[in-house]
This record gives sequence, C-alpha cells and structure tokens, in this order.
Amino acid sequence: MRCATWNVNSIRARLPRVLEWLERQSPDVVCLQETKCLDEVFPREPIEDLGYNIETFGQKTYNGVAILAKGRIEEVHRGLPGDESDIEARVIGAQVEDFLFLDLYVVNGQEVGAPKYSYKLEWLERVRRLIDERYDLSEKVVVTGDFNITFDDRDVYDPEKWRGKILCSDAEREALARIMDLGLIDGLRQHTEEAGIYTWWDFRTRGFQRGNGLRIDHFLLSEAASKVCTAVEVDTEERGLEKPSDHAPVIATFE
DNA sequence: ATGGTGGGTTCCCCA
Repeated sequence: MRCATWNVNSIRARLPRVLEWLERQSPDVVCLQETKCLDEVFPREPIEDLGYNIETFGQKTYNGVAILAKGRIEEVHRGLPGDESDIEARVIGAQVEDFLFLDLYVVNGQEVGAPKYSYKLEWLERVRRLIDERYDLSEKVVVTGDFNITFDDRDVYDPEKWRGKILCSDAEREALARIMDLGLIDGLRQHTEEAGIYTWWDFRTRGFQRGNGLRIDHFLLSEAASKVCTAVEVDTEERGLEKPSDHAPVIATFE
C-alpha cells in the first residue's frame, strides 16, 4: 500500500500535472491539500477514469482537501468538531481498508504574532483533540498533509535565517510535539536522520532553483502503521517539472 | 526591511 500527500496549489490549475503523476506513481491513496475549489467543480471524472474513488471537502478560492483511493473510502468525516462558525475546509478523514487516514491542511499563520498565528496554534490544539477523541491509535493511523511546520533545523535550508520565524517558531514546533505526544511517529525520521530533505520551496525567491526548501509536509504514524512503513520518500523530480505546485508530493510505502 | 512568483477573484487576498 502506497499513500501520498500533496499540496497541489489548485487542483484545477494542476490537473494535467496531477493526472500525469497519478499515472506515473499509481499510489493507492492520495491526500490532497489546497484544492481551492467547491466540491461541485472538483474535476472528478478524469481522476475517476484512472481508477480512483474521491471524497472532497472544498470551498471557494482557499483551502480545500480531498482523498483519492483505489479502494473503498469509508467512514468519511469533514472539518473539526465544535465551532460550526469555522468553515475553513482544511480537514478530511476516512478509512481505506485497514488504515485510518487524516488529511490536514494546517493554517499557515502568516507571521509570528499575527492574528492568523494565534489561530494556527489554537487550530493545532483542536486537531490534537480530534485525534485524541476520534482516532484509535492502536490501529494503523496515518495523519498526513501540509503541516506548515518544520520539526527541527534539519528541515530548514538556512536555520539561522529562519530561527523563530513562521513555519519554524518554538510555539509551532511545540504544538506539533503535543500532537506527536499522543503516540505518533515522524514517518520520515524512522528511516533517515539526514538533514536537507525538503518538501516545499518558495515560488517568490525561486527557492527550488536555489535549493532553498523546507520540510513541512509530513506523515505522522501510529505505532501499528510505523511498524509496516518501509519508506517515506519525497518526489522531488515532480517539483522541477513545468508549471509545478510549490510543494513536492511525499509517498509513504506500507508492506 | 523588502520583494520576489503563482493561483484565484474581482478591482486585492493568500501563500
């Protein structure tokens, strides 16, 4: 079973890339973020034609998440419990075979100290509660997506420049650590301690061309999932093609 | 400290 996460930065703008990539990689499950469209205009047919079932949770203009799977998608849930006034489409969860998935598009936060930064920290605590209350971590649980947080300096191309900045601040890393404390493992770090593995490169600074990236897209695995996870790999090649997303796909393999 | 590019919307927001 191979599962991918990919922030596509608009499913409609990225559709040719996504279709080609699905054909090339043929993952069993795909968790998408930043689809940026209402469910009724999600381009379902060309993806279904490649053999995928689809569950979406979108909104106009911003955010939006979706799960694609070759198998049946069951027990689908959308959003965070509690505040019904929060309509941001950033969370979708589902079961595929004997795996429980949670696909997240974590709030970016804009900059440390901004209102959106406080919202990001509160939002992460709500995610922690969702996992704690709804997910049985004795099962094979895969929490994935765009976390907009680096774990540590190995995930940052220039740690001194980014020290304390958005995506790298202590409070963000602590909020992520509290989620990990539920009993989740960073899937990539099971396999390598190597620094310089990135999943996102800023368009504005031509980060990819300069090798300036961050690792902010993750696979958080329950112990049962981690025991059967044989690889977590970034498809860096995809980021270098024509009209790419600013994120590369990441693929986790389970035996 | 600033700006750069890219996507979507609508006369600017978000990343």
